[in-house]
Amino acid sequence: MRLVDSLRLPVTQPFNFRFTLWKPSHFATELELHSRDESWRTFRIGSLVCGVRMQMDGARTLRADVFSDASWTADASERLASRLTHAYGLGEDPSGFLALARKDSAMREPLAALRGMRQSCPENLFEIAVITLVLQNSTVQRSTQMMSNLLDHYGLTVELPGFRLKSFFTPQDILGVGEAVFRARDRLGYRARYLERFAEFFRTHDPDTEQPNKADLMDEFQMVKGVGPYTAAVIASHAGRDPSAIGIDVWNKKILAKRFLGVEEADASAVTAELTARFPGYEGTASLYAVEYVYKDAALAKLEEQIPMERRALR
DNA sequence: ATCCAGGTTCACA
DNA sequence: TGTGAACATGGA
Repeated sequence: MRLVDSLRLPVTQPFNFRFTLWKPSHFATELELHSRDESWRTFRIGSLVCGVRMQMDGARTLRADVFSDASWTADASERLASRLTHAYGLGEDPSGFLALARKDSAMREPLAALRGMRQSCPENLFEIAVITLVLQNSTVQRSTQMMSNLLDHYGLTVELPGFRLKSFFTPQDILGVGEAVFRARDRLGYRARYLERFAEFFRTHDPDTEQPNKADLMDEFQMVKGVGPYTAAVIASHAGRDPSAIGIDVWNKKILAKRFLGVEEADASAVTAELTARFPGYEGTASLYAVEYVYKDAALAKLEEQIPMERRALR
């Protein structure tokens, strides 16, 4: 892969590059690599694949250098620009959430530490659905293992200057693999039954252009086996960028109960009711800040450790 | 060993 | 509508 394109994307203020493109709480995949002021990530644009280096060019412009091969086109360039703008909410106005959050003392520290952070979803609809599938009822370690297996077996390897990343697979890439193989080879457990159903759904619904905030699409997607309320809410919140949507699970429920109710455990209904009372319309954004704040310092230390190695690799 | 993970399905009140 | 067991796997 060689440098084929360079995009300049405008961003509204305030914008936190580091905690928007890299989320401290997310489990690591080999799809991306981050240092203090740069992020690398692969994308599938239709059948094309590319690696993108992203960094700020001043406070108001995100620069994206694209590495791909001779098949890269002007159309792909436009689609990538649109994908990145949507993935990181570059054009969003954060003032609605900020007005509520500034008045809430429980939000003071997260807001200060993560100022300008936005929801991020570099994945398209199919990809984020796969991520939530491997998250279901499993430890982060096992999610990481399942994801790594899938990327190794069905994704591509992208050669970048001095290092390599993996790319996601497309729905077509896994059609016909079969439940038995997903179970035995990829260690998906009972999730093996569901993965191919996901691919079938997105064979007829373009995961790059369908709008997940359309209620009928999400209703239809929830008919797919393996897609329940949690998965649907994560997609609405992440890919759909609905600031009010929130997927409650056993993990964030504990974090939210502690920060907003001051208790170790609480029912999901009590947590969501509290969030709605305090951040109406922005429950998901409030949750995002609360969760990332818990992980920020420990994860940042790990990121710092990686920098010397990455710097060598990137030369 | 036994429990349980960043859930969902299915059966049965 | 609501509750509870079963579901694969692997680490604690």
